[in-house]
Amino acid sequence: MAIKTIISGHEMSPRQGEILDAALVLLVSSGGNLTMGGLVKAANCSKETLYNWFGDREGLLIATIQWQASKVREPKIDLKQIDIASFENALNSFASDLLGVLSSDISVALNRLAISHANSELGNAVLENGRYAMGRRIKPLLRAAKKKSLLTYKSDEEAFRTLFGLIVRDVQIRLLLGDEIKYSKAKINKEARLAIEQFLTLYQN
Amino acid sequence: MAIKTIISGHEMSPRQGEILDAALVLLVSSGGNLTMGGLVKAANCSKETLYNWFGDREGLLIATIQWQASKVREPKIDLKQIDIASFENALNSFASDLLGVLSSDISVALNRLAISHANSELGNAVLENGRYAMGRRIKPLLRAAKKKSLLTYKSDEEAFRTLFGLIVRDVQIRLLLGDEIKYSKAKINKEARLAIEQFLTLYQN
DNA sequence: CTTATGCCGTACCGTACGGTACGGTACGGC
DNA sequence: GCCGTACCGTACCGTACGGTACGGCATAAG
Repeated sequence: MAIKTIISGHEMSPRQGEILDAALVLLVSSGGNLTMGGLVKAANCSKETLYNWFGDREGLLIATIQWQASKVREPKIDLKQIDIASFENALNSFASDLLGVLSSDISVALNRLAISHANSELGNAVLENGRYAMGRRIKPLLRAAKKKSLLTYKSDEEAFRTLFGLIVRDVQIRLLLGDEIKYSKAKINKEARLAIEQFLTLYQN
Repeated sequence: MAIKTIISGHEMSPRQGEILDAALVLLVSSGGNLTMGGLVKAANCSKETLYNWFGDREGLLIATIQWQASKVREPKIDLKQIDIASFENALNSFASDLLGVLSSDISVALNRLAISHANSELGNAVLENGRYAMGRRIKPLLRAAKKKSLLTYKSDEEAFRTLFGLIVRDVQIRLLLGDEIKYSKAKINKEARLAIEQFLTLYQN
């Protein structure tokens, strides 16, 4: 690992990106058991390169997590002129995005990986790029809505965690444990809408 | 594995229970990496015995999951004469119990284990004794409340999943990923009460 | 006393995998 | 042409671990 850990996904060379993409594919197809030898074959690279670039296996896995995180776009909303309609819209988008990501093969594989190496830095990396990033991203929206008196709540954190619970429910843990659920776009949108409706019932002014 | 898988935790001999308890302790203390050799040392037994009784490693792990599940008591409530107070009380107990269990070392260790072996039967075993058992246990309560017009909802499943989301929120995934949260009895009760209050706001008649 | 059974302890085997070493090749700078 | 750098491919090493074999001891049945 060492210093490389700090490097964000954006600073990867094209070839490094290729390798990390191969790692993601392999991680999904192998059911989470990525081996260095397997990646060498899948990415047509040498072990020497792998170890030169990423230090060791854990460094590679962390780079893979950050690489994946660097791909998700953060949609920007104008917080200054927000009204009830655009606010609800933004919440619905957020909920759909979140459910879409959490139910994706890649997210499931990366979360499984991090969870099964709980002592290492992998868990932290996933938390930082997942749950915490979500909070940082959505709290300004909540605060803006509160300022406009669209919402009433005591603490950002509590409101966000309620929103999170209403959106995610049992979906993530079931998927992680191997429950076979099909999550179509339509189903995601339906669940997202229900979650936001309930959230607004609880917190709307 | 084979047939042993079906045996529930109750049919274990005292010595077998000792070994499974040792497996639980080892699972927690080793951070989820239970090895057969390690268990032999920890439980003062022989590998031969382990393999005779449990078939292979997976059989042992499934037996361990079922053994743990067999320990949790299921409190009984009289569904016939339920009123708003006793219903809210039952929900609060359920929520506290659930948070208490999910935040325990053993639950975290077993869920990590099952998640990191998603292709095997372990995930199923944890789902069956965890999330699904919860549903089976709480739905009669919800139905009874609905019958007494204490609650309004369309589907048992939807109502339960909302309840689940409000109670669990981000607690389980954060713990699984290694987030260091201290969950005291007081904090658990506080979060449980909030969840039930919100649930009743959404579904109470 | 004798035999069978159940279990402990240890030694052992095979393999998968992380990590290292090194020869070979392509390419850019000088 | 010559060297350095970057990378591929392969062979190799060490070890951890799942699983097997077997000898030894204790207890119970006959």
